[in-house]
Amino acid sequence: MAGTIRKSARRVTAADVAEAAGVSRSAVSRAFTPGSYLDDGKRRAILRAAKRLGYRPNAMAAILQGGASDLVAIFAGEMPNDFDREVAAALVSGLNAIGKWPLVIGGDEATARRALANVLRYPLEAMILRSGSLDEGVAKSCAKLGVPVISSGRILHMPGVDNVCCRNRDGMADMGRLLIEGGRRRVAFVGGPETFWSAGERRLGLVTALHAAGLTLSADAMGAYTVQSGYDAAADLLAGPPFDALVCANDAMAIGALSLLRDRGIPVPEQIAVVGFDDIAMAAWPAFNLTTVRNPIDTLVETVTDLVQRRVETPTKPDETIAIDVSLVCRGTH
Amino acid sequence: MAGTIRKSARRVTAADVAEAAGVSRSAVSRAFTPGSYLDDGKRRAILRAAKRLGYRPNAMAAILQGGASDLVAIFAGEMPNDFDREVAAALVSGLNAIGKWPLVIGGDEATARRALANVLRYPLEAMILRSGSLDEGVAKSCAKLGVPVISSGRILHMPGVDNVCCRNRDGMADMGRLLIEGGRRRVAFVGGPETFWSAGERRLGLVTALHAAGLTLSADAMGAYTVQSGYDAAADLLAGPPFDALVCANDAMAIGALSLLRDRGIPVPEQIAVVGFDDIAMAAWPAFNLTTVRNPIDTLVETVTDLVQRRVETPTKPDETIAIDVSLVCRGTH
DNA sequence: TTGAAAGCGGTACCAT
DNA sequence: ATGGTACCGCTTTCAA
Repeated sequence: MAGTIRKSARRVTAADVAEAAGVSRSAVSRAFTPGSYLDDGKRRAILRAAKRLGYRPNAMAAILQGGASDLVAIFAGEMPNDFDREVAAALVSGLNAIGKWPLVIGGDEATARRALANVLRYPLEAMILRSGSLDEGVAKSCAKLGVPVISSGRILHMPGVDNVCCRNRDGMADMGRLLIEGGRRRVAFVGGPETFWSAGERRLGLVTALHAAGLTLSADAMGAYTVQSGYDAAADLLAGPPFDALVCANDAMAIGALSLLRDRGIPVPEQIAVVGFDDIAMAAWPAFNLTTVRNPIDTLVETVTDLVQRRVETPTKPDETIAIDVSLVCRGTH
Repeated sequence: MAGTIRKSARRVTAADVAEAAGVSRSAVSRAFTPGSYLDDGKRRAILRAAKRLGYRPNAMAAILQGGASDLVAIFAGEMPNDFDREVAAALVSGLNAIGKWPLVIGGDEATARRALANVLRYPLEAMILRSGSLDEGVAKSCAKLGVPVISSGRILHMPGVDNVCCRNRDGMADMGRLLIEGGRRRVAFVGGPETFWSAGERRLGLVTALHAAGLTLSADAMGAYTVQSGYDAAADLLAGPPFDALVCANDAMAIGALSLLRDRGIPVPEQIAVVGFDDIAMAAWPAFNLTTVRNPIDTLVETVTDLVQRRVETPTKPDETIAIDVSLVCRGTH
């Protein structure tokens, strides 16, 4: 029987509902527009017919016609560690909560670059940047199209870009002072490549605190913000001159370093202090009990979503750079 | 000067490009359509003008007119543990790689439910389910709209739904046998609430293996797939009759349980074996060295993206249920 | 090879 | 309060 196998059934349109309810298409549109003139009984009848037919207004037509797209892109990068993935997940929930639908772009550079070109064909209300290396290029493409950008992991000095960023330098400077007060004098650092902006900022904060105490960095290693890279970096550093504190640019690497020191039987924090940055959930686990700097994801998400809303409301509002306060979390590894 | 402050500049359209290049709108459209009749010089001129003006075809209009939306929704649920977030991140990358743009829905039930109704106004090519509790309802809504569903964490017996799911029962049965061969006789289990489908399946697999050896489950605790819940569940179980193996429905809980046993000074695996499921990155860390069942994310993503492509190509293709093989990963906790 | 014109499915502005 | 109609920006006939 024809009809039982619906070959990719045509979407139900307002015209279908109008016919079924015996009204005009205009009335159907009004039924779905709160606060529009429409007889209450008629509205109910339309809504009933719509429900029965399974009608949903086609967002494409509504947007094309001039409506809000409610579409926000998140340029998420590779998300190599749990902090990045937690942020992405929280950003998604936060955007959903304010009625915005995130189009997420992730993966390696080549994939993300190709994806960007395609995603920019959709009318985005904002682009949220969380990637490392590609951010400037993405921001430039967005600027050309008038898509507002919110950079949330590094500060981008470009017109049309709002910035949300935690106080990387302050946090690491506080951490440096804590270590110095604790008697540490030979401090090693595990950072990241040039493209990891936050690593550079955090390093700077640490160096500032050291300088103020008449000290310099004892050693400098490069990681990749993953647990494994922290493990490897610690091994490299151990092969060099001795140190009594190991500051890692993020918690993942600190946990990797911690694992290596344990494997080698080096007591933490007695011989070497190990500290991180972010305060991921794992940092609090008894197995690690990591001293770190709390980088609050909930505040980040609130700030970003607020910025999205205000930017959408007032496209011409001046660009903002909002700093998020961090705080020391003293646990057992310093 | 007027023009310096562009009040939310109007998007450049094909008509603008046509005018700039001195051709018709049709020609502009053709210039962006591979394999269409158009003078080569003219095409280059159009492309040049487009680039100069910063033109991108508006996806809304193209889709409305009948083109592919390339939009796929991921109903991701709360993503309470790292495995869920890793899967979501991998799914995003995988979809990007095949030229599909994922609209992600996440967060708590109320938020997700509201989000769903809105996101369904977009013409989705597929809906990927990863949530726990809301899956049936979502699938029903999708069916009504003719949106194909791919369930990737539980098996949904509904028309129009493709299923991808790891062999939960087989994996846990293998694990059960491993423990029995290792001499364990009093096996406790930490599962999840009713809505965690995989917990029930994994429990069933374990029970089957135990029965085959003439054993039954010694104790049954309920977790929530988070590390903390594993920690708490282990504490509860320890208050009851003794056991020599603790099987957790996922790695996060196993790691939590492991932490508690360590806190209590109970030797693992000498006194109690602890095992999990999923083989998250953390399971391999020296700090945990967890015996578990490998649940391969890359295979899952490949299977899902393949299913998306084939479903889009042939909307009428028969529904499929694809099982993903799992394998024991023997480390140090059994 | 090219341009004109008809839709896609909504919304909003008309009169009525 | 209601129905008719123009239009959003694109793709795709159709005729030239």
